[in-house]
Amino acid sequence: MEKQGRRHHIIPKLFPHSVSDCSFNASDDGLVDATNNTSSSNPSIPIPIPIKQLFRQTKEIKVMDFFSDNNIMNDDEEPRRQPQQDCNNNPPAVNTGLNLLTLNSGISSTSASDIHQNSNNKLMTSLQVELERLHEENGELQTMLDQMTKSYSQLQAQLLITMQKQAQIREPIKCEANGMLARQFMDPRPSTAAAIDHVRDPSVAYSSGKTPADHEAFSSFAPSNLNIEVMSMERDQYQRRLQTNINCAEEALDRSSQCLGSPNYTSKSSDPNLFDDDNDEPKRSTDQEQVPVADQIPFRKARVSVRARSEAPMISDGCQWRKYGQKMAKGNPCPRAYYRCTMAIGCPVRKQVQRLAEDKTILVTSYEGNHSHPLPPAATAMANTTSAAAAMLLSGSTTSKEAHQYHHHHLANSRFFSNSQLPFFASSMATLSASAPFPTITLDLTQSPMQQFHRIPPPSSSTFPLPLHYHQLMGGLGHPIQAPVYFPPNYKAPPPPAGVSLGGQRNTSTHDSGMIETVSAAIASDPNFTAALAAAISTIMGAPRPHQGHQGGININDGDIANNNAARGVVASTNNSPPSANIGVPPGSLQPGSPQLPQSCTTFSTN
DNA sequence: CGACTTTGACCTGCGC
DNA sequence: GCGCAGGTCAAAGTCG
Repeated sequence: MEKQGRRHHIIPKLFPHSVSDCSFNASDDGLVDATNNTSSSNPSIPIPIPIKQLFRQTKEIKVMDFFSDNNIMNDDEEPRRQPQQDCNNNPPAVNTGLNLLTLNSGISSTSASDIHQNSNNKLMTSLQVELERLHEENGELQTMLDQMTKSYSQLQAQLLITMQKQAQIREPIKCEANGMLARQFMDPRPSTAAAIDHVRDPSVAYSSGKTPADHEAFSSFAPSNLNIEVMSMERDQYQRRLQTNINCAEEALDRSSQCLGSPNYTSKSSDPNLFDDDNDEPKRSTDQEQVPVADQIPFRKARVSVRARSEAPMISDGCQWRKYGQKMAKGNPCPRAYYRCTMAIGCPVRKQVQRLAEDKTILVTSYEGNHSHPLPPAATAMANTTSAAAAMLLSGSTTSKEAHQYHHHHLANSRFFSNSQLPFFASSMATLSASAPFPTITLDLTQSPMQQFHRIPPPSSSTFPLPLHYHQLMGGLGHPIQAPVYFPPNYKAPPPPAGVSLGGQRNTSTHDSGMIETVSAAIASDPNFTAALAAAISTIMGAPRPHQGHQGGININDGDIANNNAARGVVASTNNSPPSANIGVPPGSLQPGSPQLPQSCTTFSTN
């Protein structure tokens, strides 16, 4: 029921002009228009009716809900019935080509009528059979979708457990080397709960009986507590928390498998030992309760660094920043700029922006600190993505060799990745820097898809694939950027959710169809994805753009990324969208009004 | 006039 | 202790 409601509302909202902005001012309600036309005193305008019906049918195909019991009747019968009424009312004006009644109009004998009635009965019977068949098919599809969602959530939890256990195994070595480990990254929830929230992944909660609406509500709540801090902790404390995380992950996995389909189930209520009843905060373990809270607070800051190609001096990440300093860094002719978050008084979040000495088109932005205020959606998308980066860092990997083995051993052993050479979502690379003064994870958004998929990890760093949330980050970076929604060569785009299709490379090979279907279901069922998509498209479709001061954030406006990706066909674009802000604007030029759009701007093809 | 940027001075941590 | 580099402060300048 939730899916039905969302599907029917999203498309008109996302494409408000696709139907109604016709030259003849047809409204969204094609039925009313048709009725008005039939009763119109001017029968000399026969064209609008078929055209509008065509539009209406096209729209209804886009938003067709395979899981609705009512839509089959409503959507299928109404368009067919209406033309007959039109034909009867205005036979001279409307030529639908389906003048069924007039065919028999000259036959008045009883036998002819019986024959006609029999044929109608047969038609009705066949239609009913067909409807029943469609009902069954829809039910099967819904069951498949549920199973895929369940499998996705379970596998995600399994993957997390595996990664964390691996991290726990490797941790003694790494802690001796580094003495600390980054703990949390830009998690959109309170920092004290961030680690456990990696376990309490929305998808896990989803599978644990929460509805997508609950999930979205959870996601929308998240920004108010966004944290953009990478925290580190001493070895023992880290391991203590890590063990808690693993326990929670196992709990979540158990619940997801046991409680799936129980709409009343909540993880909070089922396990009072894990979370406080009031604030959903994770309860400290007995061991942790003996540790003063202050001691659990991280000790040294770490950073999330984002590399992206941009001619602009700063990327837009949804926040407002004020520059408070600039220094010439050693070994780099480009100055390093220091920014402070000004969205709230006293917000401790800071960031550094600097260009690479080797490639001045690459902008490196490093974030540090926790936001103490609500954030716009774009920043939330960023937070979700870096939270995923945090999970990867949390999983720990010290050498490229380990990372390589990790990918090819653990991931390959999971069912989810069993058919893939590398995780399909390896759309970017995250690099852990061991030499930096702070534990830093770098999200490199400058690599092309092919480079990324065939890239050999550098010997001095650890590389990670980024999960799906990464694509939200790309939307959050700035408006004109074309989000590099990369897909591997053997990736087949999923069925478009709610009338939206993903452009990209497609391969007719069915070798990985099972994995692809699973992935497709996961993508389509991911409310984060849906929310980001909706926000992006609604932004493109004419949402007002907030005016920013002359300082503000400046978008990545990189023609290279956009053009390259467009040429490869792996980055989707909105065919129906108005010209995006970067069209006709030379790379590097600033666009007033475009900075710091509150929505992510990942664009997709609506072919 | 407020918000923001610029820029030199100052502070701090770290290695030698 | 000294020097270096990173980071921050704050006064002056700029902009809308």
